[in-house]
Amino acid sequence: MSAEKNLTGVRRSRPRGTADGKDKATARDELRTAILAGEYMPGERLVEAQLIERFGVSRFNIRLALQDLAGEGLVEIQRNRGAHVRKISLAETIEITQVRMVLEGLVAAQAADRVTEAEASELDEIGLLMRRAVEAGEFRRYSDLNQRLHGLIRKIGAHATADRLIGTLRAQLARHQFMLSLLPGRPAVSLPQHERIITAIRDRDPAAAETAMREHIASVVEVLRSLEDTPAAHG
Amino acid sequence: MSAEKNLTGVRRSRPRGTADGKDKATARDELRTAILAGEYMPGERLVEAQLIERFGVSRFNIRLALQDLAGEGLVEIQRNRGAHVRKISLAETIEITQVRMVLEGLVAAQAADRVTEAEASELDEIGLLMRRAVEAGEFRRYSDLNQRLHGLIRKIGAHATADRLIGTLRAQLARHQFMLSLLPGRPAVSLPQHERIITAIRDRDPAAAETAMREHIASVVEVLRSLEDTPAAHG
DNA sequence: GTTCGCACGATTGTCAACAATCAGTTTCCT
DNA sequence: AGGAAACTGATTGTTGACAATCGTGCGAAC
Repeated sequence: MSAEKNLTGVRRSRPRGTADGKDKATARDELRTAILAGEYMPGERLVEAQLIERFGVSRFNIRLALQDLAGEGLVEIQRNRGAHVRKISLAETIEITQVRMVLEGLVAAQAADRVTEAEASELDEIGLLMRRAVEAGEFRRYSDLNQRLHGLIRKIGAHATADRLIGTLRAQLARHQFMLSLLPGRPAVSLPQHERIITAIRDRDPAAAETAMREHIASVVEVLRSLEDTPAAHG
Repeated sequence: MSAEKNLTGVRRSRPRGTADGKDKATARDELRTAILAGEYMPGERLVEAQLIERFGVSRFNIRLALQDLAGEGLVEIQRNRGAHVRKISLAETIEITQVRMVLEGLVAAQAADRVTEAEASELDEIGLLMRRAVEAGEFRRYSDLNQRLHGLIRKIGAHATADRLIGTLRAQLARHQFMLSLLPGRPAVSLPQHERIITAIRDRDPAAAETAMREHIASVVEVLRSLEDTPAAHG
């Protein structure tokens, strides 16, 4: 048998399949998940040694992961001072949401151009579930459906460049995002907006889809602006 | 005398500012400039050893610089295969330009909200110079003014988040950008578009400013779409 | 009691050697 | 000859050690 041809190498761990680097990528993803889950609070220091211990990755890869997350705007690296979870001000939250508004508007318009019958049905179904969730007062479920709807629209729009940017922007807002949908009266306002978006895309009306999406997110911006005067809302 | 005092309080050679001390940031900036200047063609391999020799920076910093530029979408790093200048397809160029369209539209709208008298005059002046440049057939000058106009609008709009994204997107298109403004008949088409943008901002009309900016860049998208059928336009 | 300077510990930045991997070529067997 | 396994040179990935830097606590001078 040719068992011996193997003995020169230590076991090569076969970088399986799609193989983006294993270590750096996993470290980055796990750290991002941890930050988004709130395990590290904004402003908190990310000490390399601690991350090494927690994720079991070499310092080199931890460093690369931090570098990547800095590029995504999730952490901030100051020379000789290490990495912190980036703190995002309310003003910046508004800016980011504005950018999301125009990007998701673009994607919605393109989705209206490309939507198939099957996808239209899926949209309708989500719309129905949303209505039921609101009527039943299931806000958490509504929030999930909200994400699913936006995700489906992004899938239909198939705009890789916009998708990537929206993804990083959403990540930056992950914490605030959650807060918003729980504001009193919010679902009652946003449900009809969502339904308008769905209708426009189903009707293959790009302009209407973009307008509806923008109005929807613009109303979020308005809520954020109203918070600018009530500074207690930060925590 | 007390010579030993010196060894702790050693004078830092203050690599602080823009001294010739080559670090990661300078390496990154110089490499980016080189790529944008066309010294490395799309798809060309960026061998670390060569970059070390060219920029006189350690491999470590070269590596970090490449990593950064990968984050900006200028180079692509494949594991164990090194870094290449990222090739941007025509389809992707269209996507990027679409994103630029909505982002610069957003910035233009905000610029119309915030423009001061002095800035309005500056806009008018650029508009005048543009008209003269077109009439005189000075296309290169027109192209420069074009960039200056868009830059001024970004400055007036003061939308940090959108600005940053627009910057990286523009960098990705740097090569094509240049080509576009030299297409026959392009200035004649874009000049009135620019003038409409300027007028709308000067009149403090955000909606009109956004519309004008979007129409302007949409026409660029149309040109790009028309190229999709004439594959010879790639080189 | 306060302030300034200074050494110290903790943490990050950098480097050079080592290991792994890839692309191209050679060799060997059929 | 033809194709696959195996070498070779070049290039990239990773590790551990070392240097630079920052924040802090102690002590001396006033």
